[in-house]
Amino acid sequence: MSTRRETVRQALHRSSGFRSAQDLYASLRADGAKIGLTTVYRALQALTDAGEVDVLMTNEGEAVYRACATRTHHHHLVCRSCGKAVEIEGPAVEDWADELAARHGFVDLTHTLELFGTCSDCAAKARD
Amino acid sequence: MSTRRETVRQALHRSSGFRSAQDLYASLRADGAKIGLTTVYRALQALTDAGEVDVLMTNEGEAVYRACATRTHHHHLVCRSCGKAVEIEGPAVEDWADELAARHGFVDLTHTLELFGTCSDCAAKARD
DNA sequence: CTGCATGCAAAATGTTTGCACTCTA
DNA sequence: TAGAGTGCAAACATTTTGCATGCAG
Repeated sequence: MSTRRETVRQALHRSSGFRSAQDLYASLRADGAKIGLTTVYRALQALTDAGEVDVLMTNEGEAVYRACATRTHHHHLVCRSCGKAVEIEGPAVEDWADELAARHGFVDLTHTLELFGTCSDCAAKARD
Repeated sequence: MSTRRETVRQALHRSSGFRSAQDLYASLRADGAKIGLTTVYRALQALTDAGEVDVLMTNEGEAVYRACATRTHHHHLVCRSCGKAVEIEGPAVEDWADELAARHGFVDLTHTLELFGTCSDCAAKARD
């Protein structure tokens, strides 16, 4: 069942970085897959609901998705050139955030933290 | 000159939290201001370019703006209920991020970090 | 007078939804 | 056959842009 949805899941797992729905759709089509943009969105929504992928918004307002290795809370170090992402743990940051929020009387805390840079591969290419 | 643009700037400075362009536009109109949505967007764009306001994307893909007290790099502790925001400094986080990125071979690092919670006022109201 | 500021309407973008159709279990 | 999965087209929301008008210096 759900062959198209499975296709999306696999495409995402095959990628090492964050991908936008549009981008994912384009590459699936380029690979000859018979799939509609709607289905890509719905598949990504389902995967997100299932907690199987992480989502974040780019500064351009586009949602990007990534199949993550761990289900636990974590952050990413993302290459702004090729999109490759490394999962990172930041216990120190979580503690710092909790302490800080408590000091200001805020409760029920959540946070977003993403690091962006240029990975060694892309930095090397840029030196051409 | 530029009376409308100034209106937007002041409205933003009057607010203690992040506001969306649409939201800002609506409240300006509600206050009787004769201003167009386009102008609000253009004013916010100009203020952003000038480094006078901070911008961030909500999880819904909407851009929200805030006039910040400091021009230096900082983060926010935002009330997800009323939007009120407290500016915070996180030198420890910056250092941690730099060290981590270097370890993974990433250069030219930037990051996003925002804390969301419920402020004491809103938490109190929620107990009604 | 000259040029930036303004605003309306239309375009562009990313995402969601209505609805009919098609598989699959 | 029943129900989920799929996809096209249209709806939506936010933001940007084209273009004509208006105001300030």
